[in-house]
Amino acid sequence: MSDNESREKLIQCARREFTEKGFDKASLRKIASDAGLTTGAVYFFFKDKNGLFGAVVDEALSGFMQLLKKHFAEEADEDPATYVHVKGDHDPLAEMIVNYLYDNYDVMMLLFDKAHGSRYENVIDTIIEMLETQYSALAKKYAEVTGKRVNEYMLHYITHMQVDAFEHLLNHETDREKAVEKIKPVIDMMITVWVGYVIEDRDE
Amino acid sequence: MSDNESREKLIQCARREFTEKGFDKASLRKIASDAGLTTGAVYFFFKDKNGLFGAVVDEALSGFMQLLKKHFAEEADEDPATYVHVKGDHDPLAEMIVNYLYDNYDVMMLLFDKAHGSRYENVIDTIIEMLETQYSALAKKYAEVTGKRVNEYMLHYITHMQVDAFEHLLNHETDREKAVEKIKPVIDMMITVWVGYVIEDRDE
Amino acid sequence: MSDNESREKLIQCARREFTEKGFDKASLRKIASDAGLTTGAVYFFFKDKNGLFGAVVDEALSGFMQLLKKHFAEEADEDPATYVHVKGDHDPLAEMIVNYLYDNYDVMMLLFDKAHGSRYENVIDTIIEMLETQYSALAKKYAEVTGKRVNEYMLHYITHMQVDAFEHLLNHETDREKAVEKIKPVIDMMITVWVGYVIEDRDE
Amino acid sequence: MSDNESREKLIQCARREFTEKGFDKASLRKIASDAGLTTGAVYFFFKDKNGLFGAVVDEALSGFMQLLKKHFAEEADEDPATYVHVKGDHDPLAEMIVNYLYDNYDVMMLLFDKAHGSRYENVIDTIIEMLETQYSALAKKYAEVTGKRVNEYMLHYITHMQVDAFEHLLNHETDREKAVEKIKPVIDMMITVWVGYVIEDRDE
DNA sequence: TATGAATGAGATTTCATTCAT
DNA sequence: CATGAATGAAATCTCATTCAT
Repeated sequence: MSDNESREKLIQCARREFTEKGFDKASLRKIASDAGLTTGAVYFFFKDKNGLFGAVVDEALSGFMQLLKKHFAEEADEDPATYVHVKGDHDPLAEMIVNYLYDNYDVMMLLFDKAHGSRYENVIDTIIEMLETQYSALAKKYAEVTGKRVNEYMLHYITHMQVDAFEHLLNHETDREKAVEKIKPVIDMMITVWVGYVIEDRDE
Repeated sequence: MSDNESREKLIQCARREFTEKGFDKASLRKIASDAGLTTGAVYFFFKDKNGLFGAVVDEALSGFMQLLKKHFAEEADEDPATYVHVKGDHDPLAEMIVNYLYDNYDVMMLLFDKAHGSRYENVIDTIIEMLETQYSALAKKYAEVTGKRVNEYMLHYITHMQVDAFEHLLNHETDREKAVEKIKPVIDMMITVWVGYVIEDRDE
Repeated sequence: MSDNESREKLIQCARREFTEKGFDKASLRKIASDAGLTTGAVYFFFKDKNGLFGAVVDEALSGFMQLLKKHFAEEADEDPATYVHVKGDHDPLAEMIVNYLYDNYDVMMLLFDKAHGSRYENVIDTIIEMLETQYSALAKKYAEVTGKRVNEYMLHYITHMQVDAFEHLLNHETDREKAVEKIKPVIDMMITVWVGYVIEDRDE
Repeated sequence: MSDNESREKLIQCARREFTEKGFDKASLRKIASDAGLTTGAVYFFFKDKNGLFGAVVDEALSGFMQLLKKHFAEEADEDPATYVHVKGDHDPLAEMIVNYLYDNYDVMMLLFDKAHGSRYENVIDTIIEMLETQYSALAKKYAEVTGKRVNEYMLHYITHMQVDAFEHLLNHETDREKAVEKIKPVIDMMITVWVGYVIEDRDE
């Protein structure tokens, strides 16, 4: 077998096996033999089990991270003094994210639910941390302008909720169109909460 | 060693091992030898690995389920026509739950975070389902009275988030007093969301 | 199979395999299957490969160490001021050591030549260090009395030579009686060297 | 890369890897990749792992053998009837050998300590055998002249010890100058032993 | 002059589970 | 009430070597 045929086949069989059993219980033997190869071959193409998992997952993951970062670059330009939440104003963003998620359905499920034991097992925490850092800056700006203050725990929890919202969606709705419609009110709700609970009155 | 002594020791050592390594990676050999016994003894007292896990976990779990059910029996008696959300009105409930959780800290952590691979790995989903059933009935009553309608997906998601809120708390705050204070605004927020987003206007 | 039968069989097969292939290349699979058992059984009886090697070797080794220590306890009582080397005066000691070595022929060969990769791979260095410590004290006493000084490097090297002498004997002479006769002049020679080269004139 | 360039690089990287891990545990993959090549390349330039080890080692080894042989050609010309051991009379020889050893430090270490598993694992025995043959002839001449006899076992053992002396030196003294000074009394001592114990009185 | 792909055999270790005693 | 012995299956990983191109 030449070119990248074997490598691709390995990745493809790995995706299936990881999806079925999760990182820990996935068997390299099975992956290899499904691909018509031996375990040794896996170690020719990849450093180890984690390396193989990475090959399945890396591209989609870094794409996702970039998507989130790009969004924040834009959001950071907004003026908190004049921003007023209008229902539906974040729909395009929600749609973008949902679309990305469903374009990479298998892999995102892998990362969210099946990565336990792998070097990616804390990927969600990483995402949350990144978001939180950005949100925290945003919140401070907003609090300053409005003379209110930031509830840091609520901020952290809401960030968590937000990420969970997408993970939850992926797990419960396979149809992309329906997913988009379902997530919209959730995002709206979240922004309301953001404005009302993350930014709280000083006397509370 | 008398009957109960060994059994209790086994359970106690199992709790430690499961907590450290999670269900899957916990070693029965180690549990047994920590307890000064052999693996065979485990199979005398318990059916298998899952059975041992159950012995560690069952009591606290069913207590928790009953706590939730009792709460709902009371809540169901409320008249949705006259209920108005007042900040802090659910604080006693939140406190009860948090107290229960922290009274059974180790075991609840086990159930929430370390049960992967065991017969309890979906215990959170079970709890969510139960809550959802109850919430759904409540929501329908409320919607009927107010002439609005129920957003079922939002209901499901919020229920999920509510359970997550407690799991999250357990993971991030070891001090019980602080935990109580932290969860209160979260619960308030949730009820607001409930009233405003789970029960939505008909024309949405 | 009951009692210690299996354990003993395992040790016996391990001795053969280690002797044939050395620690590193010895195969646990082969040892187990030679003993009519599975590899798992090895791990029931022993901690790991090193543990099994230890089971083969430990008793004879610690006996040897004790033999050497006992000898030194006696030697240390000698008065260096009055000691004069007489040919053959160390024959009984030599004989004792040779006898011990040949009583434990297989195991001593294992330790001296086949332990590479195991936790015993430096056992000879350990022996040399122990001897050197004792010899060094002896030499200082002797040097003080005679007004000469100790050549530390020569001391170290001679100690090494001495240990090698026995290792060499084991490797080249299988007959115990002949071994005893061969080692005697070597020991005599060594003591001469000791007196003449380890303890050297101050102006050298 | 030109023919010799790759070959040389391979040899150089092999020297490092063999030195670090010993023959057995050295990895051809690593050697090749350190050299910027693939394992296949190793098999283009060398027959196999042993062949590569040989390429690292052969030149210095045969140089060493020739050095020893040349020395003996000279020594054999001496007249045993008139030879009297004078302290320091072998210093130039010792210096020559030490110099050669330290000029080829890495490779000699490889041969003495790291060749286990390779076709050179008995190289020291080969050297000893060669020396022994020569020494035996010398000893017989000397014994004849003096009317004494040869203790063959002592001869063998001393030859062994002599080789060990150099191996030991290499292992314990990295500084060449100091090494020269340390080996001199050892060589003196050895000749004394030679004259007094290898050649022994008939009635012993 | 090399590469890249792949094999096939092997290594040690770990584990839940069983069962006669 | 519990032990002690053992299985059998699986796991990841490493390696020297081969060979078509």
